[in-house]
Amino acid sequence: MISRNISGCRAPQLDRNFFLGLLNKATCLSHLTQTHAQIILNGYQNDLAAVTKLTHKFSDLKAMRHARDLFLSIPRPDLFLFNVVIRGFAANAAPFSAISLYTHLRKNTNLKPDKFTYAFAVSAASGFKDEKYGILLHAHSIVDGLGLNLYVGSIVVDFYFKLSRVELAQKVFDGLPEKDTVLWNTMISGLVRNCYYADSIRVFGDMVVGGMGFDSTTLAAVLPAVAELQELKAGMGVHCLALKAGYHSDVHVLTGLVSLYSKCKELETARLLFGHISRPDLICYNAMIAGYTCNNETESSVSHFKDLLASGEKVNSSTIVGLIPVSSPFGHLHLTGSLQTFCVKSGIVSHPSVSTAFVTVYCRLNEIESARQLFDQSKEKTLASWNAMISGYTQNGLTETAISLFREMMSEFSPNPVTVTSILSACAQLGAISLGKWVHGLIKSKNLESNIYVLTSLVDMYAKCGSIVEARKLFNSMTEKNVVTWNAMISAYGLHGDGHEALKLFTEMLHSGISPSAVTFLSVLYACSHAGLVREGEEIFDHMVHNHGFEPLPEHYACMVDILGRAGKLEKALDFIKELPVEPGPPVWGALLGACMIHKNTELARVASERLFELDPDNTGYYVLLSNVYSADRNFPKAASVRQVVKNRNLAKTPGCTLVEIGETPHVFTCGDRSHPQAKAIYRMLDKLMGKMAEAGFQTETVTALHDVEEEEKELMMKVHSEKLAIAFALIETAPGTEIRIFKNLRVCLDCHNATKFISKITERVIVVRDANRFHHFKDGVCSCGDYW
DNA sequence: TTAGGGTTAG
Repeated sequence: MISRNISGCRAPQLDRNFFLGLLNKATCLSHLTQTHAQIILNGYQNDLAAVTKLTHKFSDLKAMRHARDLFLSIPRPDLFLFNVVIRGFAANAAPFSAISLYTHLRKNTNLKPDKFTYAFAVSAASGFKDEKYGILLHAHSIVDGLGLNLYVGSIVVDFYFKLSRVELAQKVFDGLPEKDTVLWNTMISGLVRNCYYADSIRVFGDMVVGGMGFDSTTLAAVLPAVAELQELKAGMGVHCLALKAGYHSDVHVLTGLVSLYSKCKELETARLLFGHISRPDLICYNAMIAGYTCNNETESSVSHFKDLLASGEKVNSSTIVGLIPVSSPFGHLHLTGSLQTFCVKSGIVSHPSVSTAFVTVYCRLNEIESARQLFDQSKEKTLASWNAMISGYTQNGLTETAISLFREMMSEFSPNPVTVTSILSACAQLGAISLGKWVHGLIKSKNLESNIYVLTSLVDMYAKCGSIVEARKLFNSMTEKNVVTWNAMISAYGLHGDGHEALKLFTEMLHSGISPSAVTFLSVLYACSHAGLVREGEEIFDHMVHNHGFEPLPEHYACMVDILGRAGKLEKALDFIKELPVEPGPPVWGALLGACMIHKNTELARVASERLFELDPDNTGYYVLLSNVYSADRNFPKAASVRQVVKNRNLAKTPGCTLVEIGETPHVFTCGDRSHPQAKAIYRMLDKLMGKMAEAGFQTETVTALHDVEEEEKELMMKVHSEKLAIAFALIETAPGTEIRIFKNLRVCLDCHNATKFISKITERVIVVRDANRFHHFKDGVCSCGDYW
């Protein structure tokens, strides 16, 4: 075959192998197009081997248009060429073209797809949000007898992981008769990417114990999981395996180890390992910088950052994120500001993960408006950005804003486990059970039910919304429970005043082999305090210090004061405070003040509050508590004068409000609220109730008791509290005999507590009240708390 | 076909 060059002269025909060799060497697009031209000139444009190699090269250089045109120029492409082009589309983010070509191959040719066709087509299908294409391809591969092929199987497993269909990935993995290291590695990394850390470690264990050879990829894949769970012992095991198998100098493994030891607070080891990396790349540096930051050694992280900049090495968004003091923001406001300036100047602030980290810091510093501003300004919002803002609101108590932002997010993103746990936390804070149930439905439809965070939040939400039975049912159904899961269930019983059940569960937890945390003891102690279990509380405290070697935190001391104080042992509580090895802080004195309110001890209340006003002068809660102590002692003028201090000093009070759900609609009432459309009927109902209550012997403060109180303050104190309004409204709106559930954001006052007892008797209703502290179940004029609130 | 660093949660 003779070809002509452009001038029309005969060109000497070159050997096709010469071009094939030339193609192998082509490294850039211009080089490749030149070779392409020469191939045409020499008449090899229909040579399948040359065209296939060219197509392959074009797709490697992201020139899919050239690759496609070449493919179309061949009248009868073979399977290999089809595969090359499908692979090219898959690798160049053109899933639709890849799948179309696959469909064309099936429908319009006699060619039979092989394992490569399926592997490339399935990997293309992971580019679609819709999982149906991949599932269909998987089915086709089974029909074609390739369902059990190791190569196809590995790609299918990876596909299901990319779409977060963890259970399907697991099923395919289990069904493959032959498994190699790559497949096991795919399984481990897929689980890690989907936050199934404990499972990935388990699979790694199965792999090693089962005698399957592992490589450096295996170790590098499992290390982030171990680091995330801060499983230092398991991490050291992985480190030993790396040493034994000779992977201890592998840069991926070493970086993973640096990160692991940093997260486990073993900074020295991390530093040592980092020093052993001969030429650390940017990722190693980033791991080390983040390691210093999370161990609160910001000076070292900043100096490493400066070294990087001085060396001329480019930094990236991960470097910055690792520098932002997310875990210990307080005291690092200046650093945060400087970093933000750097990021704005360099333009790196537009990177979604950077702005997300800043949003998080500002939320933790309670600078919620700055956070929102940053969030609004960020052009490219990821799911993590939304999650950071939503959880920022819930953690700052702005639950309703969190929920409305969540609704906004839903039109753009599908929620992940982080989103739903944040929203469930908002529901739990609000007592919004209808929304909580709706989120539960959403969790089922999104297949998020196997996530331990999600399930624990559901247990917490049901318990805090009053459905302890539902919470326990879920808890029992969980196959995997960690310390936080147990803590949630134990504090649920504490919240409901069931101290004995909490203690029983605590014993069960110890038997199950889960080590208790400081929070566990706090939950058990709270349960004891709410149930009046003084002896048990003292035993647990002793157990914690002597058997478990925990150094009590200020919260533990406060809890002990609470236990003694609520039980009326006020003097003993004061002695306990005096003997503390540390200076008692506001929580300890606050607990004593709370106990003084229950037992109407104004003298000791004065002592406690004097300390509190010194230690935490801007906290209005303590003024309110002291005022309530005086009110409980019917000393209204004194109560009013304490409230006046708050007003004179212009301190912000948290307004009290009560929520009640009728059907699925929440209704919120504030003190003296007349804004509700049915306000008239509500006040009529209250008048009727007050009459009946008076007949039954209920005493409320009279106007004469308030004669020394200033007019404005008097009006406020006479106003009807939101609890009573919510109960009256529920009585109007629900059928006789229906249980009433209300949620108060602050602690219920003595007057409302007594009134609710009377109302439950008069109306023959069960009334469940959740306040900032716990649940009260009122029935037949008695409260489950035994007035022990 | 698989791998290392960072941000979001109970």
